[in-house]
Amino acid sequence: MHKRVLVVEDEASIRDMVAFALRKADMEVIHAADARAALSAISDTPPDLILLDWMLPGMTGLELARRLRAEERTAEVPIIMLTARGEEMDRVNGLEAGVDDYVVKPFSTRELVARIKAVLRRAQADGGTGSIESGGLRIDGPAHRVYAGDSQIEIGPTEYRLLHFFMTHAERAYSRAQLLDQVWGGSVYVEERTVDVHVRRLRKTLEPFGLDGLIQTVRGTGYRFSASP
Amino acid sequence: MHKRVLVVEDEASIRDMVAFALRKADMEVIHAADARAALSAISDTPPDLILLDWMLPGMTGLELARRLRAEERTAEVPIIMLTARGEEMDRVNGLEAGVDDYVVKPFSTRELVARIKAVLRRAQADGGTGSIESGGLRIDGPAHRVYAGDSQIEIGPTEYRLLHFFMTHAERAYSRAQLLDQVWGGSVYVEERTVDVHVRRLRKTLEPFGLDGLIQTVRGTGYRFSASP
DNA sequence: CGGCGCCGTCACGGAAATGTAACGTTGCAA
DNA sequence: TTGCAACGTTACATTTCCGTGACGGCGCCG
Repeated sequence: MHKRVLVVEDEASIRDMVAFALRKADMEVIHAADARAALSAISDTPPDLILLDWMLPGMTGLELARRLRAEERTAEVPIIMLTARGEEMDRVNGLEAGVDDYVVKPFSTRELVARIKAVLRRAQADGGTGSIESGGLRIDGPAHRVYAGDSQIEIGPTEYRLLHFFMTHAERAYSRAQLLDQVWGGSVYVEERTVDVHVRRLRKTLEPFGLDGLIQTVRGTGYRFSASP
Repeated sequence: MHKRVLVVEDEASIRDMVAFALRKADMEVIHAADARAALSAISDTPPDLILLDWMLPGMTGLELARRLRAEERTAEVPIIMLTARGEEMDRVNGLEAGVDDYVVKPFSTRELVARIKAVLRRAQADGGTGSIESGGLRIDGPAHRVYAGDSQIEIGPTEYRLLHFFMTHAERAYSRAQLLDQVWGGSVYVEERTVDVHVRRLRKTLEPFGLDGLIQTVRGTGYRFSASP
């Protein structure tokens, strides 16, 4: 249940306060001071939630929200807006742009964390992750099930997360450190070789279904999921 | 696939936002600012779904829901309640009155549309009888009864709500927190492990009827209702 | 008031899952 | 070919997670 939150906020004091609160709530925080930084931070891996200041240098938060909604990768990422009291804003416009919630400054960190958790839970409840298919494998996110053709595959929690990450990031090699970050969560201390073991377990559970070679070793780098050998 | 939705809401801004979102999702929207307007709007032709604000001038949404359920013409029309955060509402009473789902304000239009579609899909699936059948189990919503074949199953209130939620959300894994949200209501604090105990009790009452494996454990995540193992 | 049903919590035990070390194997470079 | 580093594989101790029975509390109705 380790979540990544992108905080788009130009005021350093608020940013630090928010970051402190979120880290205490076991979330990973990424910063961006303006819209451009936000977009480039997202281009790598989309976060689980975006905390967006209403007033930003260059581009308003609303404008950024619209752009995020327009892009495939970020269309489903929940957005929470931060607005200063008195800033007259058109709530309807915001909600039409797909903003999930508002928090009015000044706010207590307790309230902010509570709202974030509520939104994350709701986002997860709605389809969140649909179903993905690749290389003869199908993974049903909502049902939390994995299929090879018609037969279901029994799989452990970590193997499930690992496979899910691989399938949503196919055709690309990841280092062990990156996999630990993405699959285990950034704040755990685990030996890198542990990844090898889980890759091995995943390969072994897929093997009886004739699914070999899906997870490929990239020597000196890490692993890659690919439907083509 | 063109559905008519009646929106009963006195606040103009929310009404407009909802109307905008629903029209974009290819639905027809009818307005009503209070309970009386709602009743007269319905007397013409009942809609496919009713979106009901909790707080209305004159009559509470819950009261209106009960009256709608009492009338033959509207007894089968699905109802979704809108409640503001902090408005103390008794989710249990709502469910007894036949409310199909709750959405807490502020909500995102994406979330609202998703929930509406889900409820419509379910309503269509049960053929308008208000009863759901799955995995050899049948649950009669209006009568609050559960059957395995011809024999009725005695079941407690919480177990009933839990089973009802599971059957209306089959083939999907839910965390304990989500189940507490949906079945117990968001405003109560109970331990997550309590869910385990009720799942256990539910399994035990279903077992004598040969209904094993319907409620499945998803390790590290929660539970899932499914007719297939 | 006393019995009954239902509910939430706790504690115990077992099973699954996890991380790590140790050893075997492969591939690359000198 | 040799040597070394990277990777595969296995076994094992530990931790986490879940099933289960029991207990006390609360409300309700006789």
